[in-house]
Amino acid sequence: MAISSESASKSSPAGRVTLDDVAHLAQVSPATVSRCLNRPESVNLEKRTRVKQAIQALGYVPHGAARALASNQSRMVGAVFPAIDNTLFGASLDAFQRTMSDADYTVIVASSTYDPAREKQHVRRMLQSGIDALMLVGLARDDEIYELIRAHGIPYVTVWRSADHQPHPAVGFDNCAAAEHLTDYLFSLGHERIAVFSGILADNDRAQDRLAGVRKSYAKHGHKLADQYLIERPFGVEQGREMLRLIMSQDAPPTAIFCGAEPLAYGAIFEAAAQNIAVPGQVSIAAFDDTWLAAQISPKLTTVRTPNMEIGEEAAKYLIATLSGVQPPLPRPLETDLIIRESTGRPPA
Amino acid sequence: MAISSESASKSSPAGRVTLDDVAHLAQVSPATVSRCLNRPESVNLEKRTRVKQAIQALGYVPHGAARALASNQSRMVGAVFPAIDNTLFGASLDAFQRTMSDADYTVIVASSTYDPAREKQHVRRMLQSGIDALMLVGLARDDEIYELIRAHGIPYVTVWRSADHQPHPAVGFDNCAAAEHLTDYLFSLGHERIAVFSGILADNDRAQDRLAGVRKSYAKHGHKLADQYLIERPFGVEQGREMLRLIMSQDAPPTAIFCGAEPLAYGAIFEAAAQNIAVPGQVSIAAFDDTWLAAQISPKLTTVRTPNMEIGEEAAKYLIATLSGVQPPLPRPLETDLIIRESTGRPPA
DNA sequence: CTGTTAGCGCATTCAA
DNA sequence: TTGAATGCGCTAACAG
Repeated sequence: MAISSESASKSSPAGRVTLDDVAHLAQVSPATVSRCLNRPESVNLEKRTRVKQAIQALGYVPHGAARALASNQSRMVGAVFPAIDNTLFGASLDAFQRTMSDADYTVIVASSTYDPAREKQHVRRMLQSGIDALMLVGLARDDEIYELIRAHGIPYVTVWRSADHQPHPAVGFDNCAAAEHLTDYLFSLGHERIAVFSGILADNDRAQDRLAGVRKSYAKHGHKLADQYLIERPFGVEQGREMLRLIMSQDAPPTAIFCGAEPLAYGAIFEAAAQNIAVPGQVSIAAFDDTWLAAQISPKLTTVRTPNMEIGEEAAKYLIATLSGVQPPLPRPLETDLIIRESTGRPPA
Repeated sequence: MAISSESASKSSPAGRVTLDDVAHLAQVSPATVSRCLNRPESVNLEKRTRVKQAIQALGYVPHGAARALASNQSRMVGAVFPAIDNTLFGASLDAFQRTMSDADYTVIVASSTYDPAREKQHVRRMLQSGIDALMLVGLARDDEIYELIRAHGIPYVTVWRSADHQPHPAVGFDNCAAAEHLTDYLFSLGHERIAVFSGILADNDRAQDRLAGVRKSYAKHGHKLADQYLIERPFGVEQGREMLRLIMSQDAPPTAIFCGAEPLAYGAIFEAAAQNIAVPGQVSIAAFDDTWLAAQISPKLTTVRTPNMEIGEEAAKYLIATLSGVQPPLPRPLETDLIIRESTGRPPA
């Protein structure tokens, strides 16, 4: 009997085509159909093709929830970012999603908007949705969240920060060292009054690390970051502009500015242009991220290249490996590069 | 008997705390616990609080898959974008996700990278994951996809394009009209040689619409878009730079350039600066999107503001309404605004 | 308002 | 290699 016709009589009442329907049509047991789906090689070739045909003919699509319930895994993974509307995390998300997709996982995303409460809520919801693994940005958060995750017994990674001595697996880079290096470079140029434009520090360990790096460099050079040289604002160009206005109207304006993230640097550069403040002639500007604009803007931005895509991809790979049983080694810290371009130079005489 | 202690004897073997465990502890039937979760008001206050305490004490988290299986809805929705690593779709995704999250839905995303085959694959996977609704960008795609969706009986929206006479619900704006309007403006300035920098047109109905709008305006003014004035490249700054080089080295270079998306315009502006081509003195540049950079770059970009966030939010609202039983009216086309800034002016004499 | 009874669609024992 | 039986954790009738 040839298998054909989409309207092959379904045994089920009406709605859905189930695995049982396929089994009927293919004249095998439901268990066999299940095997065809999960470990095809364990099924006789003849039956296997019969089942395949039946699936085709009926347009059968497995029911994810039923599968998840029976097998205790959903092939879904979660990812919570502080934001998903910018190219920074966008690149990570994209890479994460693509890598997961290639491994036949589906990804659930959410944005915490840098709010720990929202993050916790999203983690809760995702756990409840039955994710098999989870990606989180940064390490610093309520222990309750980690306990929740552990209670569900699923693997997770934190990203965007390396963590040699941390209890949590981390895919990322050493923000502190990178910031220190960049600041060292500024000192080496002859700067001594280096201001810091930072994102909001509370609940943002990456930003805190970077600030720590600056401080370390300061100390190494026998100086100390003056309070009035540290400004903290949400990430955004407008904030960068505002910060530049504030800092340059001080009695002793800095000769260089370290920006914790690129939008702040762009804002600073645009505002400097608007005010006829020469960059780097009068003030040098350096930042973090190496977004697409960095090399296009004038002056071209000196910045730390941060492995955004790699992070997403490596985090995904780590989780995939863990899920498939192999315990991968803890990911090694990723590299950053200081990219020197035009926005930094010697301090004015 | 006071309810307490996290280690209250669980009836289940070991792993998971189930609804039945809660029922035991609270001395009610499983059904009552279920009701507490889904329609609390239908449960006696006393029992309700007892159940709540038990849930707390046990740290109970409902099992999404089991719920989905029994109730035939997963409270997950899918969204497939052509890309998710830029601020354009990022803003939409963010708004979509936030709106969904507020309505207690979880969102699954994927990027098709402008590839129809990948899109189909993602839709398949999402359907299989059991999404309750789906968001897709644009209308033009294989009918097979629409049939797949219909077979699953779930609601969907298309976005980024309005569709008065289309068979599919759409949340978006009229790309053609907006492009026509922008081109009209260019003509009104005195331009007659207007080039078009477009994204890849194949499989991108938004880009096609915009081109059609330009052509319409051309026709209205008694002209015709010359073939050599139309260049097609993937979206990206580098491509914009390349396109500018190409177009300005022609025998009769255009006096204005219509860019189908902002990255192309930025590239064009940067390249023009590099080549000492005055904008808008020698060539005017206009675009679509009104991304954050548009108002910051020099010259400030004349562009069509496109309701990116609104699209995400309205699409989510439409789906939420549909899912909750009310059949919302088909969304009306969203507004766009022509924002005239500095990058456009009269053609050179 | 509450408890009892049945599955939802599938994966997975275990025998054969 | 295959089939029959069982249960994953929950919701949805239905009675009471």
